[in-house]
Amino acid sequence: MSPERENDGTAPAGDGTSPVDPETLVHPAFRPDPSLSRAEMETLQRDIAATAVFEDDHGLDPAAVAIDEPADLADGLPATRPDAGDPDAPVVVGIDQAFRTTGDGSMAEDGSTADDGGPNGDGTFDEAVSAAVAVRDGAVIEYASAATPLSIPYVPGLLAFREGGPMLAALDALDAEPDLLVCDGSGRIHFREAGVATHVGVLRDVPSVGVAKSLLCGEPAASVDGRPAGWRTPIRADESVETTGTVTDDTPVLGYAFQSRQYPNSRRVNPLYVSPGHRVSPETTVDLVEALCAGYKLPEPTRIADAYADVAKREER
DNA sequence: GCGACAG
DNA sequence: ATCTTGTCGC
Repeated sequence: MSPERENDGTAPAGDGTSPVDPETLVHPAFRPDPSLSRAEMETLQRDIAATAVFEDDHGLDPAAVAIDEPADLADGLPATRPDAGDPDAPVVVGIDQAFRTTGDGSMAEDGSTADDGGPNGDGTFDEAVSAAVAVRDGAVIEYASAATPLSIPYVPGLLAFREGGPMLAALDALDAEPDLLVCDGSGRIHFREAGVATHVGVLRDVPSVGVAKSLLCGEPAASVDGRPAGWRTPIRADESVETTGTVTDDTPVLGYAFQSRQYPNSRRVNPLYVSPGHRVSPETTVDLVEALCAGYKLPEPTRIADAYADVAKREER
C-alpha cells in the first residue's frame, strides 16, 4: 500500500494567491498571502500572535500520543494501517516540505535561475511539495500531499508566507482531522512570536507545535552543547524579539532546546528547538515532542513526513 | 557597515 | 531547502 495522492497538485495561481480553501480557515483574514508587502506581513504576524494561545487548551496527554517503535524507512514508506492501534487515540499530523524546479526548460537563453519564486526566466519555476502524514497510536493512517508554485523567496521571519500556503494545501487534501499539528519550523520562537507553526495553528484553530533544527532567535538558558538525550533548557526572548521590551528574569519562555537524541561516545547531535504553535504551553510542547520521538532526532510524524515529501516531489505531476 | 537569521 | 558517497570520529 503506497501513499495516496489526494491532490493532483495542479496549481491555479498566477496572482500570487495560495490555493487554499477559505472554508477550512477559522481566520481567513490571516491567510499567508505571499503578495502582501513586507510591512503588511509583519503586521499580520502581530495580529496572529495576539490571537494565538500559548497555554494548554487541548485534551492531549503526551502518553496518549507516545510512539515507541520508530518507522522503518529503509525500504520505503510505512504502509497505511487505518485499522491498527487504538481508534480513539489522538491524530497527530506531521507536515514537511520538499522543493523542486519544474517546467520544460524551453525558451532558454539567459539561464538565470533565481530562487526567488515566480518564473525562473528559463521556462522553469520552483514549487513546494508539501506532505502531511496522519499518525494515530503509532500507525500511519493517511498520507496527503500538494504541490504549490513558490512566489516569494525565503526570508527569515517570513517563512509562513512562502510555505504556509503549501502546508495548508496539504492539510486540505487530508481527510483525517488533526488533534495536533507538528510543523517544521518555529512557532513562538519568532521575532514577532508568530512563526509558521503558530500561523497555521491559528488559521485552523488546531493545537500545534513547531519543531526546528536550528534556532531563529531567542537565547538558551544554558549551553546546549553535548547534552544527553532527554535534556532540555528554556529559550527566552532576546532583544531581537520585538514583543519583548527589556530582557529580564521574567522574560517569557518562547520554547525549549530539546536534546531528542544523543550518541553515547560519538559525534554530537544538535538539539531540536521546539515551541508552541497554538493552544499548547511551552512545557507541554516539549513533553509532546519527546513522546513523539522514538529513537531518532526528529519526532516520528515529522520524520515520516520528511521521507514522504522526498518521495512525493519526484512522483507528483 | 557588519552580524544574525526557521526552511 | 537543494546538489550528493564515502568517510572521519567516537
